Amino acid sequence: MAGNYLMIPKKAISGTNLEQAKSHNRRVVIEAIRINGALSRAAIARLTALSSQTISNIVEELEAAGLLQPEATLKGARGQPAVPYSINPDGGYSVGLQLDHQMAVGVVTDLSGTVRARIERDVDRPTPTQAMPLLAAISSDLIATSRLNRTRLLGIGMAMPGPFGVEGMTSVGPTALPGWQDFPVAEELERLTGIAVIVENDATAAAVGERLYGVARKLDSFVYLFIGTGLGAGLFLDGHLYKGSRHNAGEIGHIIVRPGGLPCDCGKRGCLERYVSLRAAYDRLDLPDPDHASPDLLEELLASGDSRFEAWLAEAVEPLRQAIDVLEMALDPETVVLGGFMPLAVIEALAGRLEPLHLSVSSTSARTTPRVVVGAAGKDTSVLGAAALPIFSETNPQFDVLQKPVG
Amino acid sequence: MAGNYLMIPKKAISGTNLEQAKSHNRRVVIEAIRINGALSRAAIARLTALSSQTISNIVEELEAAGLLQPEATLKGARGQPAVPYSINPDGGYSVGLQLDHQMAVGVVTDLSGTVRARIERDVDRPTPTQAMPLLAAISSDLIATSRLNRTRLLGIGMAMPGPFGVEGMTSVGPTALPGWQDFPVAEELERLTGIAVIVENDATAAAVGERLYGVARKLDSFVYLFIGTGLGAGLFLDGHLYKGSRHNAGEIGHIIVRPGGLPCDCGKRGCLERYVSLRAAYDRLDLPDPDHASPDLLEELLASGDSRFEAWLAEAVEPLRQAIDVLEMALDPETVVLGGFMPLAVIEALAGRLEPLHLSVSSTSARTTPRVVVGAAGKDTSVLGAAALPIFSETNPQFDVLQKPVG
DNA sequence: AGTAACTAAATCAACTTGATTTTCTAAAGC
DNA sequence: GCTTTAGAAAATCAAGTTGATTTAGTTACT
Repeated sequence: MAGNYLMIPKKAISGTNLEQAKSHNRRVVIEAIRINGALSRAAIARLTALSSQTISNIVEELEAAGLLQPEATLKGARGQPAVPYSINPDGGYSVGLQLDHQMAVGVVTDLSGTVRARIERDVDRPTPTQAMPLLAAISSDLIATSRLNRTRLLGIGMAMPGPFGVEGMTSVGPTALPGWQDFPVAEELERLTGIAVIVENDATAAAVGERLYGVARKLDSFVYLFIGTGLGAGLFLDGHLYKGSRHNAGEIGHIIVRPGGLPCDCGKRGCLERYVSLRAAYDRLDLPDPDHASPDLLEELLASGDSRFEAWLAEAVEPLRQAIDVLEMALDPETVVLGGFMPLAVIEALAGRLEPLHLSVSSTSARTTPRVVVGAAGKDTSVLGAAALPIFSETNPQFDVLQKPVG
Repeated sequence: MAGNYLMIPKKAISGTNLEQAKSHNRRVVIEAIRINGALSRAAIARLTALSSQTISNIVEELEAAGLLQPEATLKGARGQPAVPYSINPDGGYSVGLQLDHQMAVGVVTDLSGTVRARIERDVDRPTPTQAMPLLAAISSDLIATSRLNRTRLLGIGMAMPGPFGVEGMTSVGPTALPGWQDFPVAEELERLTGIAVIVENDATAAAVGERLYGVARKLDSFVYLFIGTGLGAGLFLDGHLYKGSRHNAGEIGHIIVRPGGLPCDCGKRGCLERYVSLRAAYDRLDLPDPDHASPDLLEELLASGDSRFEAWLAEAVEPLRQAIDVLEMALDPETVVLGGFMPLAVIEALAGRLEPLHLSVSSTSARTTPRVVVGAAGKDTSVLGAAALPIFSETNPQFDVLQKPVG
């Protein structure tokens, strides 16, 4: 497995000790505040089932470390006034990178997800040799221009289209980035920048972004349906990011929704992303140069009521509905979040035509959340999600953190 | 949410402490032995990353509690001879119940999964009022006849067809059990028997069975595709059972594989279980009374080379292939396990015709496990899985155990 | 002699407990 | 209207508990 695309450590179920417990408890405190907003020590103690003394110690440490900051004392109630703590945005920074067919984008965000710097560069279906130095340059430029405290840099998160390492799928067709099969992106970028790198597909990154800062903040299980050049899903299940045994969970662009339908470069027929994706729209519009078309075009066509675009919309709705049906049935998420590179207006147009959704396990009157919502991050969802990756990885309470590293 | 079908506690991410850690570490020791077979203290220490002293203490406790038993000392190597420990089958017992359209089955198993007693009763699409006293009677008969140490009874696990609590799906159609919509099975059975009850759909139960004792013992992520009266999937992801936000994950019987295809009682057309399920086979064979047909019939027809049955087989393969494709794409599991009430010979006939499988993220040359395997438990997979549920819940290391119960 | 498994006692880190202090609101008394 | 007193909630202090780790052996084999 050496030189693999992404480092996938073989997980072993290992024991735990006080050290791991402390690390977990610190994450729990941060997560409680992230989800609920500013909280007093006493409130955190109630939420986390830890003793108030323990919370007091942890909050003190986190404040000293610059991760938490006190807010104005709350008066008006009985008893000693509570001092709420919120997350200090300047407690940490993260670099997010996004690479796709036509653009490389980089951002720096703080702990609150606010963008502190942004760089955009045009590319044209770049190979690793072309892209890696560019990505490294974007990173260092971002860090230099934003003049942040380097010791507070949590890492680099990078988003790019999947799937990873699948023969006959990673390198074939107009929705895939050619030449990246088995290229060790994370290792190479780490070598070039000297900073820890996390690589995920764009849908997974977007899901993390929505979970930290967007519409999925309070959700335990949701699916992010990412409509980009192709189409993929990011899976957040039971409070954990699910990436799959080979890091390719959610690559549903090539599920068959129309047996015997449109031929796909993967060799199958009727694949979902032949109907619902930027590429599908470009193809339907018979553009002269679909490889270099821009999503903005679709927004214009939508606004102008272009009949061919309307036809694509009408044809895309049922496959999309089917995709949502499959995801709801297979995963029973609280909600499906829609987003991607597809312009927000187009996504909203699609979402507006989805009803009536298919009958599924999501069809229950006891629902509290809508079955489908549109993501909050807009077309930058992928880079913002990428930047959220290191923050998520450093602050999210997860099973891994509670277990001793083995080996 | 009171009176809900299953108790679904609202999970809060809570803190941990030494007490939770100890509980987790004990589970880790048991799991290590379950997966790898008998292990010496030193070997467990290496596997779990815990100190040998900690393991020594835990093993001592578990032996005293009757959960572990020493094996013959291993000689022949250098150093002090190691004493391997294995799981004491008599360390605990579990009752498994299974209810479907035509049968109620109950078993008692020990910790090794061996069946110690078995009871079978005919039923005919039972309502809760009919079934609950019967299930309680089966339980008490099993406990009485097997004369096990009641203090070592871990609980009752029950498997039944899903989905649960979905209007227009739980109670409609020939593959659903009518009248169970919103009936609080677990609570009611607990009240009748005085024993803790865990209820899951049959696919989930089967998945747990295969994970504890079958072909999925060493797998971290797999999908159990359960072909019964209908069709469903049990999801074991990243070492955890994934049940979905409303307990209905894996209910893929009603995903659309043939748009505009055979009409289904759920209102959609072309649902998967109209093509791949016992009921689909019965329907294709034009049986006079499909509600009371037996899976055994299919086995006979297969053996005799019946042409109509062969036609069903041929027609079922592509939808099944598509279902596997969807599951592989969405979840990227290590393996898809096939099983259910469908006779083993028929499942093997289906499995044999699956190749070539669709191109998916599972198509990589770096695989160590086959893409599809047939489950080890045979047609009792559902009851055995049901019996495995309490054992799993008591001994599997999971995130929940490490967190303090909140509220 | 060398090596690996195991044991016992002491140590340590982090959470818990219960008492105490702080700081406020609400209500009563004058 | 002002003062006093009771009550409540938040936060802290200090001692106690728990369970993993460390250290220093001992045992039983090649």
